Order: sequence, then C-alpha cells, then structure tokens
Amino acid sequence: MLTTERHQLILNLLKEKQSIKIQELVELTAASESTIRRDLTELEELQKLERVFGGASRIAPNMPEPSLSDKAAKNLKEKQLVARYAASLVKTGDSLFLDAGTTTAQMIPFLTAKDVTVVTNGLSHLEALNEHGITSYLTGGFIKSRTGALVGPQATQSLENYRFDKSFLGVNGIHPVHGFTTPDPEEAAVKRRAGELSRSCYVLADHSKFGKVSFAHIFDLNRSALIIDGLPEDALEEIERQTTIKVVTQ
Amino acid sequence: MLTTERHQLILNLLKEKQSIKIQELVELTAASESTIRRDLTELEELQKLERVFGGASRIAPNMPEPSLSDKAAKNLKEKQLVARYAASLVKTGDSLFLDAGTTTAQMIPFLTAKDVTVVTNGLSHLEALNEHGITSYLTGGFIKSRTGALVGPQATQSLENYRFDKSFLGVNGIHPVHGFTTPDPEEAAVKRRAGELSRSCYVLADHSKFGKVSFAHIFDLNRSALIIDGLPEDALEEIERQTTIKVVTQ
DNA sequence: TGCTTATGAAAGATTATGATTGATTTTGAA
DNA sequence: TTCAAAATCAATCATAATCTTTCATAAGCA
Repeated sequence: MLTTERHQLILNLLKEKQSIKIQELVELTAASESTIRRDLTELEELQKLERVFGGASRIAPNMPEPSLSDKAAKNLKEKQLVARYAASLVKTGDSLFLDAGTTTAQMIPFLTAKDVTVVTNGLSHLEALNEHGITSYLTGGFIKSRTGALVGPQATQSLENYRFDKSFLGVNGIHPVHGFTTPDPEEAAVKRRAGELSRSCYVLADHSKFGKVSFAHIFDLNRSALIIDGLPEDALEEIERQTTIKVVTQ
Repeated sequence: MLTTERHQLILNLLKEKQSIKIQELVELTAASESTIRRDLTELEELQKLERVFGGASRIAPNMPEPSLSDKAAKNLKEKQLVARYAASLVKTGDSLFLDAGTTTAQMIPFLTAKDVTVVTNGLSHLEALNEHGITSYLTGGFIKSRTGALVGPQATQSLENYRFDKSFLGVNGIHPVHGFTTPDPEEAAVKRRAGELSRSCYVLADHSKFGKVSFAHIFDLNRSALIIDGLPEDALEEIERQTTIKVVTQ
C-alpha cells in the first residue's frame, strides 16, 4: 500500500470516527505500528489531525458522534475487511455503482483512487461520498424509508443512463442453488440491472449470509464475483465451481 | 477506549444531563473510578465542566440556543407565511412536485391533506417528508452538494416519469420583463420542466426577490402563479397584468 | 553500484491506568 | 447540634500500554 494512500485512508477514517486507535489502523492497513506512528506524526504536522495517546483524533470541531445503528455494528469488523478489499479493486477513473446498504457504505472511506465517479441508490451514502469529495449521482425512485434505498421502476430506469466499470452489491442470501437473494423484489431488480450494466460485478458479504435464502432472487452465483470474509471448506469448493470468489482474511 | 474519546463522551453526556455521577461514568465507560476522577480533574482545568462532590456538572447552566444559519433564518417568518398558504392549496390525492430550497421546505409541516404524493429533487426535504408520512419519490441526478439539490439531465429526465397536479418552485429573481430567474442553469432546467409537467404551477417567494434578476431564466411570469408576502403598490399592478398573484399577509 | 526513502523491529523512556491507603466530606440518626 | 457510618476524595505506587529513538533491512531510482 502506498504511503499517500495510507494517509488518505487514515483521514477518511477520521471523517467517520472522530478518533481512532493505532492498533485499529495497524489492522486496517496491514502496516506496522512504526509506520502508522510516522504517518500520524506527519499528518499532525500538516494539521490534518491531532495525535492523542493511543491514537489520533479529528482536529475539526466536535462533530456529534455518528451513532451506528445496531445493524451497522453487527459484524462490523468483517464488513470492513470485505469493504477494504473491495475498495482496493477500484482504480483511477473508474465509474462505479454502489449499492445501498451497510456493507457497501463501509467501502467509502477506503475509496482513495482518484477521479472516481459513483452512482448510488443509497441515500445514506451521500454524506460520506460528499465528504470524501467523490463525484456522485443518485438514482431516482421511491424511497424505502426503512433502509434509505431508492427503488422501483424509476430507480431501475435511472440506471439506463449509465454504464459502470464495476458495481458493488450487498445481498442477504448466498446459496449454491438459489444464488444471490435479498428480501425486497424491488431492491433485487435494481441490483440485477446494475450488475448487468457493469463490466465487472462484485457481491460483498460476510460469512453469516452463506447458506441463507431470501425471498427475491437477484441472479445466480455465476453472474458476479463474491468477496467474503470466510467460508467453511466444503462451501468454498462448491462456490468456486460457479464463480470467482475472494476470501478476505486477517 | 481512548482517553480523548472518554473525555468527549463525558462532555456529550453533560450536554444532555446538566450533571452526572462518577459511578455512572464508571459504568458507561468501563474505566476505573481513578481514571474518571483524573478525567474530571483535567476537564475542569480546561474549563469544560465543574467538579462537584460525587460527580461533575455542566459549567454553563444555560446553553446558548443553537442559532439557525443566517440564510435559513432570513425572512423566515415571511417564508412560513408563504409556505403555509401554498400548502393550503394542496388537496386530497394531489401529486406534487416540490422544488429543492428553503422556502418549499417550509411547506412540508403544513401538508396535511391525505393521500398526497410528492416528487422532489431536494435531498434535504426527505427527512421531513418521511416524518410526516408523505409518500415520496426522488428524482435522480447529480448532487449539488452546496444546496442538496439534484440537477442535470438525469434529474430532468426523471421528471418525465410523472405528471403533477401542482408544482411548487422557489426562485431567486422576479422581474416584470425578465421573468423568474435563478443562479444555476441546471436547476432552472429542472424547475422549468417540472412546471411544464404540472396542471398548476406556483412560484413561492418573499418580497426581497422582487426586481432581482439572476443568471438563469426559468420562464416568464405568465407561466406560473406567484405566492408572495408583500409587494409595493406599483409592482403589484405590473405583475397582475401578467399572472395570477396571491399576496399573503398577516 | 551508491544514494535515498520507506519500513519494521527493538530498547528504554514516558504516560495512562487500576488498586490501595488514608484523609475529607456528606448523610442521617440521636 | 453532634457523632458515627458511609461515601467520596486525593495521593501514591506498580503495572501495562504507548511513545520516542535508534538501527538495520528492504525497496526504488539514477
């Protein structure tokens, strides 16, 4: 990982969190403690953050702590691992579709590639995307107030205006026979069409989703690569026969 | 937990509570009593709180009222008058376009008619619409982060999916010759198309907008009714020759 | 090759923490 | 009011965590 990328990542994380521990950064960046310390020292000299004992803290005014909902906190570590890997696939100039959902939301701080354009149907992504200076477009559509996702025919139709280099989707179920599934048919339709309009399609999930089946079928396993944080041995073989899979560990 | 995080947490709790016991803090932070005591001592030296026997107390009993931003506060009363009247025009079953902007935002609390459907390009309207249980659709498009408005060809195109009973638009300039104007051509395009797709079109403004001319022309005065909170006598005659005008007073 | 820069590891210094002790303050009953 | 018990407090100390400094190695580049 490039030094400047790490710096950017640290700053991005601080936009989310108000303060962060060195140990967390060590885990998230896979760099040594020494390196992180040096990073923090440099960034402090640039007035980008403030070092505190044990980590670093945002220099900006005391933003109200963005309280994570329970759902967002669940499997957060695994989701971050998956999200970090997914974000590392994004290259300069890419145009992306970023699905609504908590897992894909975790990608945003790690999106350090330059000149990236994002289209999303996730209202809750907007603030983070804006803070990280990422050019963003929103699909239209009906607002599912529970999830903050834009869905319906208008959302699907909005997608027709775009072609994506990569799309990143969240799902609720992964099953060798029933493929990728999610509870809401309208959300499924958006995911499906986004995948079809992308050169590469990635499904992000944590291992708890494996074997689950939800109501609405998105597409079969062979239509998307899968990024996941762990799988039982036999499941892995089963999946590998059908699609590209990246198991992220550490 | 980081020291600074604990400090911040203590201060946040004091924003809610006026005073707090050390034992409470011990439980909430999972730190020892000693640590909490040290925290309180430090924060007292920084004048952030006052130590009292058994805990700590807020230093400023009467917190300053959170001041509304200047723009939102400007002519707020007039805007509310205008907005309330505009909302009273909405009838059961109406489908509306609600323009982005602070004046139209004021309408939402007054939208009491049943079975109303709203399409908007204003991201900042969503929360209020949702709170009032109003079925809402969002246009797609590029996000103007300064105003939270969705604009561009995708936004305009989104509108084509709909037909409105009434649309309510904000403007920056009202001029007998130059018509309705606004600074951003892309926003102007959205307003224009929304007006065209409506059976009735209303422009909401306060009197400070009269005589002003902005860069982007939306349409001439005769294409929309005008709801405003007051006008000089001669101006009123001038406008009345061109369009329907409702002057809201009280 | 030689030079620079980035990195990781290690040693010793510094800081934060939790437990303990005895002093101080509050509480409530006489 | 007065006294004793309970709660809270400040001070101290040992330990664990974190920090700084230093050095050696690895990677990139002329």
